[in-house]
Amino acid sequence: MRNDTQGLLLNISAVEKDTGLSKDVLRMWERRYGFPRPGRDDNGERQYSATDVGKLRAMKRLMDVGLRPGKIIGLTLTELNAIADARTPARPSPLALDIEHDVLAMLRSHDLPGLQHTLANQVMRQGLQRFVLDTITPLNRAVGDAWMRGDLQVFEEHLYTEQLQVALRAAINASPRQSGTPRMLLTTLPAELHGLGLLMVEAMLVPEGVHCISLGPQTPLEDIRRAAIAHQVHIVALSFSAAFPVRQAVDGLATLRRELPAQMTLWAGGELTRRVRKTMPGIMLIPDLAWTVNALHSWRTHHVPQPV
Amino acid sequence: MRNDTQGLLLNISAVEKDTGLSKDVLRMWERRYGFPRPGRDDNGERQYSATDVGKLRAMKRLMDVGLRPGKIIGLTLTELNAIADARTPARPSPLALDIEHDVLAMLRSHDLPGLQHTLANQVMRQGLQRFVLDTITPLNRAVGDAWMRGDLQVFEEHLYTEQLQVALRAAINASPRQSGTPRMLLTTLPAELHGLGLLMVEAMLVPEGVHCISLGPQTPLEDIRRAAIAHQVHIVALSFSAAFPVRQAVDGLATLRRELPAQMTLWAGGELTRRVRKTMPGIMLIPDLAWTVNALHSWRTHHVPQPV
DNA sequence: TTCTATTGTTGTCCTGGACATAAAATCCCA
DNA sequence: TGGGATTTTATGTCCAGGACAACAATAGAA
Repeated sequence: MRNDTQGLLLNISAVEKDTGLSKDVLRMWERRYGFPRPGRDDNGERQYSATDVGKLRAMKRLMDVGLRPGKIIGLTLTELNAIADARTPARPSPLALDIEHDVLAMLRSHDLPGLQHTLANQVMRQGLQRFVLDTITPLNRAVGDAWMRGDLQVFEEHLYTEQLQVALRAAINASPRQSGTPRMLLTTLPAELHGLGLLMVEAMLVPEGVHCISLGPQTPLEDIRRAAIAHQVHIVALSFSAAFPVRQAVDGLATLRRELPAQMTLWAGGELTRRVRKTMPGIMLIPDLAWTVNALHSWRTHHVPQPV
Repeated sequence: MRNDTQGLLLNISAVEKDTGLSKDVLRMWERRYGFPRPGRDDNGERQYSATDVGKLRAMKRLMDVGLRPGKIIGLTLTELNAIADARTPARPSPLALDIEHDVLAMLRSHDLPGLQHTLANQVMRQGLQRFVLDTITPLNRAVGDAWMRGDLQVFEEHLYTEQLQVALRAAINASPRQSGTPRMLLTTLPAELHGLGLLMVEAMLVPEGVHCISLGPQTPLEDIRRAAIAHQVHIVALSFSAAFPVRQAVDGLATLRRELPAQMTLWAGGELTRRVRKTMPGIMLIPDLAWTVNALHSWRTHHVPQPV
């Protein structure tokens, strides 16, 4: 623990900052589920134990990947950790572990130049695609876990994301000019803030010679349609984080599919797509980054290059 | 405006994120002062206009430098801005304006490497002390103003602070090894989070040959005493941001003065010290960074170097 | 003048209710 | 039996208004 929360009791404001769960949610859970049930000080105000806060962090982390509070609030911290572990079967390589350790240390000491240097080096060493699959993916998990253990503050996690985006963008721009086929439009729907996934997809595809046109996150549906037509893209790819409401995603995709020219392929990727049951005609779900390359190969074999 | 809040109405959550004023405070002000008085949607929930949010941001900014809400809530946005302007009489130089412009642009585009580069260059060009006085001070204000206008998000402001600390730390470490006199202990009291002021003081003094020992922010009183004695420092310097409660600062300083050996000098600096009326025996108030150097010279003339 | 007690300000927390919206379960139709 | 629409359940956010602690300002005492 870096936070000096050892035997200490936290008030509701501190718990809100620490866990990211709003005061309203904390009180609501107490009312509805009976957990957490903090003690009260002389003044009748809630005093949360470090133990409870630890469990709250673990719950938050699982909820961020789609689990619902009612399902997990009865479990012990050990059980929660077991669920989290079960969701990430692959053990990272020893090399990745080294990097993880270094990166976490640099985040804790706010050594941003060191962090940039490490990330840039690692891209060089592994190449962009392997970097995304073998380094970033476990690293993201490690950073999330560190937060859960109280080893990183919210802001430090934010710093990490930011630096990672910088590194990826630099590496993507360093790639030889992308003017190949297919042309692909990359973005997210409005309300989806998570731009990192977008960059990761781009990093996977640019080395394959794909001509990526990224609009950044939060593009209104109508603008996506217009941009797709203006750029004459072959594929429109949308990214969805786990937190995005399934219903909104499905509706948005269906609308977009209806409004896009039929010959344009529509891809949907990101954590959220693992939770989608329905098969949606004309929409390709890509729940795993590693599959993007397969999906691309498949697209290429089915689309004979057109003479310009 | 970068935020797409033009004709839009914001709900209370969005205003909280945007202004940094908690929902409770927003409701309380409405109850007590009658401002803001947002409209209601079909569901009876508050809907704030962009105009009101602008005034709220301006108020928040003034409160962060010590004004009280009751005094300013009746003023118009123009009057609030006039007060803010009046507090910073010096106009920055044309050079500083250029840098401001560049830095803001880079913050908006999240160009961290560019930002680091610019800051590092500027340190080289001006030297550490002038950098602190002529660049950082107006830059801090420019960043704060940009936030107030809605041109920067909270997170981008945070990013700025972080990068600035990185740049300062690098420049300080690059200075020739500090082993001179006086030896000075630098820190802040617990509950004071603001570490930037500390670094700025250090940056002012290291080029003067002061041997700075920084404990970072938030050191418990007893630890300050112990560290001061262990390192046999000549001066203990504490930094206080404007937001720090005056009473706590005064009490903390008095206690520390009592517990420190009499021959040790105690300095208190930072925005807060401008609001302190009381003269405190044995404690030197330094409300302006530029005065640190004077204070140092004065200390040196009054303390004949001791043979070791 | 400086210290201390009092008074006014201001923010945070509390309870408990209402309700919108997402997810899950159910139903219905081909 | 699968897909789509509809109902039910789960969950989060908002609201009102009260209480009170912490802080600042002011008045009074030494």
